[in-house]
Amino acid sequence: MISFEGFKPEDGSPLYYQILRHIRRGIASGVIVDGDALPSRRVLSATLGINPNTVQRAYSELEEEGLVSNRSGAKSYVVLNADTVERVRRELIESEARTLVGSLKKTGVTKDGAVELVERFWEEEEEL
Amino acid sequence: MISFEGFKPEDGSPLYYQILRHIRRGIASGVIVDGDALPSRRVLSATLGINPNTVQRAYSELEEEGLVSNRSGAKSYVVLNADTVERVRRELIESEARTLVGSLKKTGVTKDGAVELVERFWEEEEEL
DNA sequence: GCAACTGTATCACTCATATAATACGGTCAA
DNA sequence: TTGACCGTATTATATGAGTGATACAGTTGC
Repeated sequence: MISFEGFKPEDGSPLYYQILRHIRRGIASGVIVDGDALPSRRVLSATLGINPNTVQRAYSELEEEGLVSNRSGAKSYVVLNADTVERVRRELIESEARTLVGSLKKTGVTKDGAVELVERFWEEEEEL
Repeated sequence: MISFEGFKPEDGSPLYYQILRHIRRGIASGVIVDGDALPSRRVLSATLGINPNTVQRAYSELEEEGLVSNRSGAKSYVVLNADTVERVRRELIESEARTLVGSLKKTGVTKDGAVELVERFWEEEEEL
C-alpha cells in the first residue's frame, strides 16, 4: 500500500497536483513499485482531511498517464515497467532542476553560490 | 524604469504573485535599485496583456511590504536601503534553495547528484 | 448470495484569481 | 491652468479548485 506519511499540502499548488507529484516522486525514488495498491478514494481523503473528488481527480490523471490501473469496483494499482520508471524519474528531476536553477539565476546567484547553497541546505532539511 | 523584459507568466502561480516575485528578484540581484520608477498600472497591464487590477494588487502588496511608495496621482517608486536589500535577497535565496533541495531529495537524488544537476543545468538555461 | 468495500458520476456551493468597464480625484509639466 | 497621466475604488462576470452530499454499479471475501 502506497504511504502518504509526511504528506503536507502547504505548497500553494492545487491539492490534486500535489498528490500526483507525491506519487510520481515515490515512483522516481523507488519507494513505490509495480503492483503497489493505492489507498481507496474514501480512505485517503479521510486521512488527508480533503474531499474524495480531489483524490479521484489525481488518480484518474495518473491513469491517463499510464501509471495506475483503475477498475470499477476493485482497488487501484500502480503499473510500472523499467522504462516507465526511468522516464518518470528523468522527467521529474529534469523539470525540477531546470525550474529551480532558473529561479536561483534570476535572483542573482552565481553557479558556485548555487552549489554552495545546495550543500549547505542538504543537511538542514529534516522533514520527509 | 523597472524592466519587465523576459517576463513570461507560465508558472501556474497567480499572475499578481509572479509580478511580486519578478520585482523581489530584481531587488535581490541588484537590477532594481532605490528610486527606480515602476511602470504605471495601465502601461504595464497593456504591455503584459493582463488586467490593470492584477497589477494594482501586486503593487499594493509591495507597498505593504515596504518596498514601494505609492502616492495617488504620482508614479510609484521603489524605496530601498542596504538592510532591506539584504533581507529581501536572503529570504528569497533561502526559500528557493530550500525548495530545490527538498524537491530533489524527495525524488531520490543524492547530495552529489544534486550538485551535479545544478552544474549541468546551469549552462543550459538560456532565457532570462 | 450478501455485505462491505471499491470506482465512478452528478449537482450545488464556496472561494480565489482574473477580467471588464467605469468612475473619481490627485500630480505634474507644458 | 489645463490636459494628460497617475493611483485608487467599485461593481459585475467568468473560471478553476475544492468541498459536500448523494447515488449507482462493479469486485471481492466470507
